[in-house]
Amino acid sequence: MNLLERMTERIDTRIQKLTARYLDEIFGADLASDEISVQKTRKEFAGDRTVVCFPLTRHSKLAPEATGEALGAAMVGGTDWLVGFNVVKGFLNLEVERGVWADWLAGDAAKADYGIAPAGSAPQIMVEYSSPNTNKPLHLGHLRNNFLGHSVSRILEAAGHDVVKVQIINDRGIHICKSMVAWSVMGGGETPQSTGEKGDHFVGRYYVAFDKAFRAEVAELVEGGMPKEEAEKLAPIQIAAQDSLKRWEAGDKDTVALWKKMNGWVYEGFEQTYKAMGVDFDKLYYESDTYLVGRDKVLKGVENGVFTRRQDGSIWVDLSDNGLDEKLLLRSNGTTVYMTQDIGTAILRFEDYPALDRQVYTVGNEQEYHFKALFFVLKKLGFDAAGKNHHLSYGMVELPEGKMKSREGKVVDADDLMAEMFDVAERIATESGKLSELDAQERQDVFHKVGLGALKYFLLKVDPAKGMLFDPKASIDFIGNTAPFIQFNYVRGRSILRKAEAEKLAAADSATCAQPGDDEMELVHLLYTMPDVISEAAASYNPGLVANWCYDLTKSFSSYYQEHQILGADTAPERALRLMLTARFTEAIKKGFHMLGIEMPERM
RNA sequence: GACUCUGUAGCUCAACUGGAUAGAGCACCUCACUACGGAUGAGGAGGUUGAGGGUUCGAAUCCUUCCAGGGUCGCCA
Repeated sequence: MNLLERMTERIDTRIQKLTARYLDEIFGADLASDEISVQKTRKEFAGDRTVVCFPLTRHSKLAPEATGEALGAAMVGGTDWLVGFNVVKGFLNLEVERGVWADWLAGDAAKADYGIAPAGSAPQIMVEYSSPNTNKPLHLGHLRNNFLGHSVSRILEAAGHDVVKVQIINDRGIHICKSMVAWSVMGGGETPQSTGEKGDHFVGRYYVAFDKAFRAEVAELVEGGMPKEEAEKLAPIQIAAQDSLKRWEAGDKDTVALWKKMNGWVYEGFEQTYKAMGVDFDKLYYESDTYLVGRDKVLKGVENGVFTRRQDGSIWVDLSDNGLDEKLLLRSNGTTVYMTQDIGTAILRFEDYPALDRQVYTVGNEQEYHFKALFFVLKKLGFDAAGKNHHLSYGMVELPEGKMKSREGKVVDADDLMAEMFDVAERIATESGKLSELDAQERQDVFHKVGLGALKYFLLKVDPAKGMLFDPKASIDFIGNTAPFIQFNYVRGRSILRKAEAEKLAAADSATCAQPGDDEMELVHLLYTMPDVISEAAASYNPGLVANWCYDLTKSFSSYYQEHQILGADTAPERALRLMLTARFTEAIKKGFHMLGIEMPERM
């Protein structure tokens, strides 16, 4: 192995290759090196990396222990960088020479882009998230959605993908018409400016007002002897909303003007919320622009015989070959449904971005069936070569009182929750008294990073596939497995590094620093796994893997920090090593948090 | 009813995708330290991984049957 290889090739890869080579030399087994399972040695055993021998016995024709012994002896004998081995059951534990780790710490691991794949080294991916309706403010469910989509985008970027962040804004339909009707009838000309309300909350208030009026009317009709179902159809305000939608579709000038005005208020409000959340988008799609495209494609599909038109004029797709049933694509009255606009949006996107390799939809798991159907329909239309579309499905955020439903009013508002987080951060930070040298603006910045970080981390550390419980009173903590704990350790590390720099004590290179000892190795191993964590998180669209890795790494650093003086090390080489570890830790954790969309404060 | 996801410590979550004695945090108990930033560290207690059966060197993970919960099931989005 030449020096260049030694510097750049991952240690696990080297071990795999070496195992494959000796497997061939000793047992005559021809095995691809990536078929060999190498993992971190558990801390109760001696060694650094472990080769699992059970699967190799098929080739060696020996017991797992004997296989491990033979391979271990050959591998250690055949290299200068493996210095020892032991076999426990069928696990071959290999000890890597500490100098190799020291080289790695000062070399590969020290590069600014360590763990990060070069931009554009992987195909272009579009990630959709947020995608709100424009009739009410964002709530807790949107927070999980936005944080998830944004973080997955960052992770995919780190894995080398060119990522396009988008959302589809559901700006038309009966929901916004309801707010419009309520405002026309009851608004008396007031505006967000006149009431000082945030635009999305303002419009949301009229949506609630509509619902209240609607219920009252239905109750009155039922009182008069009408069946409930009929009453819900005939309530005057409901009819007004339907009329409003019809006029909108017909392009009625006044209706469209009102629609634009009210959506504009909502967008101003959303803008603020997105800014507070720290998420952004590269391109926005509006349902009002895409639903007609979808209708066109559906009608063309009928011409091409992909879809069928029924007697009543409605259009359907038959997905029974795919294990689903028939789905409606266009109503008998010619109006579009949810599916129709999604077809249009998807096709538009592939046209807008010809190089697009994949689309990821961040949408709750209650829509799994919908996306399954959508992807099959796109396939029928020729827009889904295997795996071009992926539904990043996530579980509901539940409240202690039960599942939250916006209609029942049991919602945790996104703006309120974030504001509350900032307040808690402010209270705790003020108690600690570490921010006295910062000015007011800088302090606000810290509260924001810590409060928002705590919230994001709480929502992101859980596997997206799982539903999660959110207790507003008890959920968010600043100690334990939380963002503030991780940020706090970052700040401690940075503080030391600043001091070291001031005293010109920064770690130089592997030649001037001590080799890592047993106490350092856990931290080294965790740092070493970063690239694997990123690629796994990217492959499974799971920020939770990054979050938990950040926590493990931090816990290890925190423990090390407690037991060892870094600046006060006994010898200069020892201090250089500790400083180097501290530097690697702060760099790694900052990158990890960047992937979660969480910023690091320098003080807190 | 059909399909689908989920079920791990009192609570909230992990477990490198089939690997070694299932790990953390919170809460509870004990301890450490002028502390390079205490939003700390070390330890204890807490488990039949919903239940049964199967597959194999090896199962929380795969198959199967139950049980419990969430979600979805043609003109809502």
